[in-house]
Amino acid sequence: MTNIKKVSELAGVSTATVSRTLKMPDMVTARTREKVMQAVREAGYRPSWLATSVKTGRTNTIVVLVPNLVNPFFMRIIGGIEQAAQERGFTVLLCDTQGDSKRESDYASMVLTNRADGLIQLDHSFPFSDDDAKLAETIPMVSVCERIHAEKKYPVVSLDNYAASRSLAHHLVSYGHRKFAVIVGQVVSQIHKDRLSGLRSVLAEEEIVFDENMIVGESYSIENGIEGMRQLLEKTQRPTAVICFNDDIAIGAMHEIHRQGLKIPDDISVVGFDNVKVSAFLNPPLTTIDQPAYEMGRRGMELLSDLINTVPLTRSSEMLPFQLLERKSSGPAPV
Amino acid sequence: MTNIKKVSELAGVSTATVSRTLKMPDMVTARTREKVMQAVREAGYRPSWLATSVKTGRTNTIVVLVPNLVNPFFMRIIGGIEQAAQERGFTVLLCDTQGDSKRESDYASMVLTNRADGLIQLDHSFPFSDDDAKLAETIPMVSVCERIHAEKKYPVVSLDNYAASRSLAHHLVSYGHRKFAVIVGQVVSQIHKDRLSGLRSVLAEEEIVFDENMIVGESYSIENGIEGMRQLLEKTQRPTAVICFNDDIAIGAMHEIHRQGLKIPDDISVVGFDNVKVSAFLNPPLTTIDQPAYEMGRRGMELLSDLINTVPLTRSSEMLPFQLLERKSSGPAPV
DNA sequence: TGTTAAATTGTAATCGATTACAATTTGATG
DNA sequence: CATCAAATTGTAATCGATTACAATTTAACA
Repeated sequence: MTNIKKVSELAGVSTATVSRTLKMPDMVTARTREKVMQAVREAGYRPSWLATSVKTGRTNTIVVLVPNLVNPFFMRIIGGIEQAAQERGFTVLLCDTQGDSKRESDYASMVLTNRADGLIQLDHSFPFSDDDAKLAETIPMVSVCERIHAEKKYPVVSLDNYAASRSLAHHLVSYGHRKFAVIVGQVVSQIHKDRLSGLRSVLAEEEIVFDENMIVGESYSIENGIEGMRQLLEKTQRPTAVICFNDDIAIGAMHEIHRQGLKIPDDISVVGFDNVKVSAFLNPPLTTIDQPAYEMGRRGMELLSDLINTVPLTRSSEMLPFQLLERKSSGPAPV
Repeated sequence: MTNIKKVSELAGVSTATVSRTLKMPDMVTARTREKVMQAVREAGYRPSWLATSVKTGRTNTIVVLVPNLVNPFFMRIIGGIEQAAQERGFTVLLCDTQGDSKRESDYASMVLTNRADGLIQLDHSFPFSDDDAKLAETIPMVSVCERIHAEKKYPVVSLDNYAASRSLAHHLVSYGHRKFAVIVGQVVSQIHKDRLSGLRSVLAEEEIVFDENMIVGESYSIENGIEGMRQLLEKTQRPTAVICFNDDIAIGAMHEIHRQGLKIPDDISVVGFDNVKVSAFLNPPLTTIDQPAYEMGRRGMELLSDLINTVPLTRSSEMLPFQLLERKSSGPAPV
């Protein structure tokens, strides 16, 4: 391994001069700079990131906890994080937690072991134990999407799920729908509560009765969409409008509707959340809520960077705007 | 920060004893072990990963270069890599190169700066320059999928693209198709060549004339599928069977076919490669080649681990088996 | 040319661990 | 109880950088 000592000998200077040449070139004469750079090239020298980090106490790395890397929605967020990270000289360490809480604390503790400077949480389960809660207070941390605990000790960048849900409900009500159903994802979460109460508020205003049995589902997956739709279609009173809590669920729901020989949107309207790429190219294209995922990621990274550099934060939580994309999977209620 | 010194003082022993207690507990008496562990708990001490790594010269981290994190096919590979990595005590650093060659060398050079121990390449563009080629020879590196250079200096885990392509062609020929078209992805690659020659070989055997103008496309994206299909449908002689070089392209192609009011598979059969999750839930479900992505990732990580630990490799290259999944997007040729 | 301040370079401590080697303690044995 | 080997613990060097401080060189000015 070529280290700084070897280079310093090659150039006939001290290690300090080599270090300075590379980190603050203005501090050395043009002549020595030449000599050193020549030696660096000759030896093919690259400073050890490890050694630099151990000395400076900064890794310029941040950890992102992702519940599911396969979900393209999270990937859009991560795209935003990476962009902002790159601009600020941070490297992103992606950690797929698979919803496994042990993995989550393992990865989260990387910040404690000097492996990363901060943490972005896309899930909503960490911190789940008291130990973790203590941990969360001592490390720079930002949540993008939501967090479950009421007393937020760290900044949160999220969507206005309540308003987004109302927007979808209004859209469907305006098409004359009165028989609603919902296929939900993970139940224990703020997202879940906000979206449900958004829907309920619109239905109450419109004086539409909502059958609580029309809430089914338990995870953000295609399979859950299929199973949820199957359950809904078994009911005596078939719904005419189904709100899916993400696009994967909607894809599954649409698949099951087609399988049973029904038509979208003629028989049933289906809407989703997230606007993943493929949703625009389904048959029919899916009506959904476009979340500003990229922007959320960007903003989350900006906040985290400020936290790490102990820049005082102006606001601790932010809500970004959404957009209702009306496509062909929703239409007039059947007569 | 609580460091080993503080703990050693708390426990009334030397730093060496603390280190030994944590790394080789058998070397210390039960009594001192107790004392030290108590102090560790009390101080909430965690050894600095940075310091440990700089001393041992091992980071137990590997870098994975991914052309596009949003593609679920790559994510399946990464799932396999992560599994094998975890079993061997490695952490995976995911790098989305976006096809940007500068980013690629940047990330690749992490291995040179003691930031990672090895590299897995999912793309086929690195190493592209001579500098990189030299780099590739000095660091532990494995390619999962393919590499472009002929003289392979490192192990490759891939699919038998030639055979897979033949399998699709046979499937379509058996349905009576004689007018073929192809929508390709990235052109400059071994994958491209192998798949094309696989198709050609079957058509030659079956004495079917292949019109070279029926090859369109330039990238592995939904948009490219749409545009490619648009071009194909403009031709005077419409194809009855379209082979897409990945499922994203197929999704775009199907979307365009539907948009023009044609039916799948009645008018045109569409097939893909990869078997991404959503392909089974499209309308109609997509006939495709299932690549053992997870297994490819696993195997790649196993090979890399052996390289890093300088275990002699038994084989340098491996081809894993594929499976043709016949679904509803392909059927008898129209009469 | 001599004096002094500024710019450049070198020496050595430091970051937080690990580990070779030395020192000490323990325990077995006669 | 003395002796010696084995087990345990401590001291200090080390990994590869950075940086405070000291030493030296350069430049400016009288």
